[in-house]
Amino acid sequence: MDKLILIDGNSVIYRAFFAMPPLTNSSGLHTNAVYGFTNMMLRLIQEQKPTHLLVAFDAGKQTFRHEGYQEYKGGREKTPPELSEQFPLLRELLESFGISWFELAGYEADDIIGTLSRLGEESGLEVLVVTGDKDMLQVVSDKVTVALTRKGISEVEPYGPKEIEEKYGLTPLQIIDLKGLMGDASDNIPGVPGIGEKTALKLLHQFGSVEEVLARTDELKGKMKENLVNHAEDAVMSKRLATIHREVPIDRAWDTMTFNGFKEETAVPMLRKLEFKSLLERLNFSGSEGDGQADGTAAEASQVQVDVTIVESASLKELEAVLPEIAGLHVESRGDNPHQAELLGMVLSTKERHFFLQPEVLKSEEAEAVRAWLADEQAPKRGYDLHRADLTLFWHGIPFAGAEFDIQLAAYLLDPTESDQTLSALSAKYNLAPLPSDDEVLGKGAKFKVPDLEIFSTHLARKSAAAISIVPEQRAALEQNEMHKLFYELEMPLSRILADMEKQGVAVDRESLMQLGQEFEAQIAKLVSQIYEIAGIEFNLNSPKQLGEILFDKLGLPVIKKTKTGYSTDAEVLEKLAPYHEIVQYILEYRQLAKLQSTYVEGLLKEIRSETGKVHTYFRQTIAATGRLSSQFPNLQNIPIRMEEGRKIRKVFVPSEEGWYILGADYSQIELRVLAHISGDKGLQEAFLHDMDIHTKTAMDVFRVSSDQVDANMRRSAKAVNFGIVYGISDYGLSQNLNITRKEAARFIDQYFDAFQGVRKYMDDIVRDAKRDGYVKTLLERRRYLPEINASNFNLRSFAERTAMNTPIQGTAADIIKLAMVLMDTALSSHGLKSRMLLQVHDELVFEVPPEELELMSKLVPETMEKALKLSVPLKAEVSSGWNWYEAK
DNA sequence: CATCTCACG
DNA sequence: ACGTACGTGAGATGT
Repeated sequence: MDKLILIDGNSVIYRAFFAMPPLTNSSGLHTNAVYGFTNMMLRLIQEQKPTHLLVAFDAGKQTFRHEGYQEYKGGREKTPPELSEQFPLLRELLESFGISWFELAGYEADDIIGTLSRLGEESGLEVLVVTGDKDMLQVVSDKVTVALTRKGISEVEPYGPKEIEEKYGLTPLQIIDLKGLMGDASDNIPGVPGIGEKTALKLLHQFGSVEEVLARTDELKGKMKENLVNHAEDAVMSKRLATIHREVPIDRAWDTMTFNGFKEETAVPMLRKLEFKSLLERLNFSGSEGDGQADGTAAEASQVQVDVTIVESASLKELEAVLPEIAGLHVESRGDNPHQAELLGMVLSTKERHFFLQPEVLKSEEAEAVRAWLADEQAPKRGYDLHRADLTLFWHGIPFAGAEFDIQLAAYLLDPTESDQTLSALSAKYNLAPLPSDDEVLGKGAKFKVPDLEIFSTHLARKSAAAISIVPEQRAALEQNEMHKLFYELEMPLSRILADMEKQGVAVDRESLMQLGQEFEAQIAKLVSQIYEIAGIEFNLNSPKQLGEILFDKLGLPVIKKTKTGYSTDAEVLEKLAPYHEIVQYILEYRQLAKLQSTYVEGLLKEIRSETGKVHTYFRQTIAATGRLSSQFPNLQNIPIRMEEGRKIRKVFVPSEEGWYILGADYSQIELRVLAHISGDKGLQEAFLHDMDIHTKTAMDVFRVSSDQVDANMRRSAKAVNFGIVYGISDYGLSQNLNITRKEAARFIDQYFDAFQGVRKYMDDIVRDAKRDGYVKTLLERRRYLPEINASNFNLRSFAERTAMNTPIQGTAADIIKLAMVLMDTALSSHGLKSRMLLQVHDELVFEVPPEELELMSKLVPETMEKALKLSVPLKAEVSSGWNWYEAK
């Protein structure tokens, strides 16, 4: 049967733009959106083999929808210029390929597609619509399928009537009613306030349509009923706006949309001009041409075929024979916390074959040689998230060593802000055969189920195969970005060090923690009864909503700040309310203690492993956009220290061996020292060369006074300014922090920049460079892309500008402490020390140390930290030790 | 599952 | 005029 594909050009190119990293050809032309679009379109053609193909575009600003509702699509951000310039490029590319496109004044691409899909269906064609817009689901029928782009655009998810029923419990036409009730912020369609997707679906399941809901509001109650009654007209109008017009006067015959391969003679020059080398190669246009296979349908895009052997005692020998040829592996586990994950299986792969091992086989006596290979530091391992693999295997008694290339870690360095780090997403990014996601094969949440061995082993083999294909691509990309040193000499070695620290764990004194909990409990109980008594009513103190009602409605305190759902009751607000009513102080104290109790006492107790009496945090190396680590299960990077009450929590973190010490060392002012170095500001450098109190020095220069004239308040202000500088300063942010007016804050900043002109120049330069390059980098070449740096939307742009100022500072500081960790790890083993590195808290390292090494370590640790990287100003680390983490201050 | 609040650097 | 300080993780509530 003939098949028609209709692509919503605007929707797809828009998504492509935001899904792809910035990309320009050598003449500076932005091409990322066109690349993403083309890539997706080619894949689609290969998979679907359409006989007819058309790309529809929106034309003009005004459409018939604006006639009834002028605000339609109002409040939308302006299209970024980097994208606008790609529209003509895309049209040119389509023409060069011989693919037809269409637009019509007054109509949106939606309506053109709606009409053509109806006409196609009526002419007996099978129709596939491709868009990122869920609204389009309303045109689905037995003959019309809508494929929605997913995370990024390289994957699409097809919807027929069955899928819509399964996902929403609705018919295609009811999608219009759904939008009528929900509205759509991006198109400025109001809908009914307070009704989101969940509520709208409930209503439609009960009543069937917007009209029926509105006619029967008497069957409803509460706020929802009120909203529906008051906004009935909005709902009806929203539904009308969301309805796709399927009677657009289009005068085009089907044969203008036929597709039977590309016009090579024009497509190739176009692809060359855009410098889409990988696409040229993929289409076989680059090498020997004219073999007649270059019609875009030659390659099968179906899932990759893998040769899998499910290893049993007998086939173990076969595997042993090829261990030296293992090119990649994949370890599968269940559970977020790798310290308690269940091991589900492992695949070891050569370039041709995949060997699947079930946990029992891997642990069996016969598999000794395989385990020896896994533990062999000299046998290089390549795969996805080897850090997690290491931990999972460790807790199942299987040592792992020799991680050489982790593709998750490489992907993070290549783009640390990419939210989808899955192997499926990486496969798509590198144009590999589509890899089904874990969610698809294994199910997610409660539906998680390990499938039949056949399916499961094939899935893992495909993952391993994908990893093997991705490695060389990433090696080249790292080289290209000059990040190979960062990767091979810093991040890869660090991942092993982190795993060691995590396995070691930190001992927690369970009894002391429980006793601390009892003390908190007593104080909390007292506070609660005092608060109830003063309020004259019992309520849920943990509910900001109920608390707000008490403070603002019942007691009539002034409203300082609102959240989007009601009154704000955060600490900042409560501080301001304290003078008005004695209850507020009690609430503040309650909040503080409740936090300590739930997060730190109860939360920490739950994480103590009974086998070890320790907590084993999981440091993640691929989360923070700046290059910092993060810590989970439990988070040991946010243990209280600022307030004495909370600081006591640190007393329960103790050495794991009798008589040992906890030793902590932290960098002093590392971020400002980094700033002094990269900005080259003479005054700032001078201050650190003389090891001055930096906030006092800042106060002297900003307020133009001598050191003995700096009072506490001036120093406090200077300190806030220094923080602001590091964060990417704004007068608004500083004014909030210091509780002063924006004007006063602006004056401070001005005076600061007058005093530290090198810093001003750095801030100007870094923002300018970021606008030019689309990214910023740290001293060790760590990158962060800033796609919004040229946005026309003030907020987005300002955010990106501050990020451009902050990331090189925070990121370089992260580079430095990571270097120090690698050096310390080496130093500990080369000195043959028993001391162990336990934790990293951004600018601090924590160790446990036997008494005989205390003196040595107290010198070695700060010295090593200070020499981690040579800057134009000295680095300074301060050390202290004690019986527990509290004492090590 | 989103929102608010709060702990850390 | 615009209206946020940078980077994280976790617990509790309420829809």
